[in-house]
Amino acid sequence: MTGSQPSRRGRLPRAEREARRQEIVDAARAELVESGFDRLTMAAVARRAGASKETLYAWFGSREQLVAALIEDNADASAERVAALLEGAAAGDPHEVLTAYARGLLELLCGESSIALNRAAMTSPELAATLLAGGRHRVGPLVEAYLARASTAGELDVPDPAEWFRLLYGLVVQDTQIRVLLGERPPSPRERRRQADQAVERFLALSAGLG
Amino acid sequence: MTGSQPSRRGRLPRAEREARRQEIVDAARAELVESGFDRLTMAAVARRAGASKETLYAWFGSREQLVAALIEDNADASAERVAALLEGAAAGDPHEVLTAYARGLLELLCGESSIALNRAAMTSPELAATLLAGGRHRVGPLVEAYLARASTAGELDVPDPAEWFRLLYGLVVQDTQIRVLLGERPPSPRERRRQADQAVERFLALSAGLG
DNA sequence: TGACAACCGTAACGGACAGTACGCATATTG
DNA sequence: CAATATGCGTACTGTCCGTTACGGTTGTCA
Repeated sequence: MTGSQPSRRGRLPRAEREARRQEIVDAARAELVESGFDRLTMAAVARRAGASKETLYAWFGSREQLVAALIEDNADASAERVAALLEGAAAGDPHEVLTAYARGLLELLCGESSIALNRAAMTSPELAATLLAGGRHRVGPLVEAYLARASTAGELDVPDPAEWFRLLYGLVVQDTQIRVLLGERPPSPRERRRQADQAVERFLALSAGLG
Repeated sequence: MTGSQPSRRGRLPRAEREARRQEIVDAARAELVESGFDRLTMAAVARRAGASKETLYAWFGSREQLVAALIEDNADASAERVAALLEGAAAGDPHEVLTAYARGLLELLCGESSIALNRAAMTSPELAATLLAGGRHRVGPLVEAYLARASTAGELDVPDPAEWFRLLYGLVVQDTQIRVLLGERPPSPRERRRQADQAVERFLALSAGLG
């Protein structure tokens, strides 16, 4: 899969460097998913990526920084998806927008990459800070801003966007995240959709029924 | 603190063996909280407990089994508290019972022991299984049974106890657990109480308002 | 085309630490 | 008071792995 038409030796053409970097990141992510952070070895990543350890250190600095790069890579992807959803559909029906967000959140948290990266982050304060900065602390405000907008537009009634974002999170995720982090099988896609949809129903019911 | 009036050498009196074991477990927990699982060394535990590494291996078998013993120790304590609360106060007002449970849950999850043990469990399938067996899979049914009892007694209206337990969990915990596991400062006791109480209000509102 | 730079493969260095072995000290047991 | 079973302290062994170093190769760039 990882394109190797040229013989991967010698200096890299400028145009390929970006793609090469992504190949290495992907290899590292695959190793992390398979082995977990504490069993992740630089040798295994190098072998899988068809790279040398020296290149890994030249590009990423250290084992921990390599994993930090993985985290940022993942965070960028998911934050952009959320931003596109919430900003693009600013005029959409909150019920639909929130449902789409809730489904995506549950999807994300049940993905093997998120699981592996969250586990890894818990073993190192630096990685944890990186994950929070790229995840929760970046996506949270987007959702809060959306809730605030929908609220002033009269489509919703949430007095405190920050608090209601946390409520939404709890309704959607429940104990799913901690359970999958502890190794339980994630709910099926069907189950996930049901869980997300029901969470939004409850969220809107609470929003409507109680100041 | 760790009682050392006798000079801790030679064969142990039978009566002291139990207490000695607890001392070692406590020392291990303290080390785990300070250093985390991957930096937890048997030498450090031995030093802190005033024991020898050989004794650690004789009593617990391996590093991983030592941590498993910690997990079981913690799980026993918390499961007994929940059982006492729910069985003892079977006739109490559900509002009060659930509030007490919710406060205790949040308290537990924010405690440094729980945080350290949950982090540790995520690095090893065996430890994770131990934690789930002693925690979630032991306490969950207790709460579900309580909800079922309260429901048949007409004090509550929860058609599916298992699902409503998960809902309660989500309302109480929200994103608190994942954030403290990632190193954020836990909410203050005041904040925790407010969060727990509000969760119960919402739980009861949903229970009353929606089949 | 001729430096030069970056990359791969392999090997070597060094530290950390789980687990084991051993000698001495102390309590139990008879 | 022997004889024995533990338990402490220390030193040792083996292994794993992050990190660095080196030689050979292939592409870029002037």
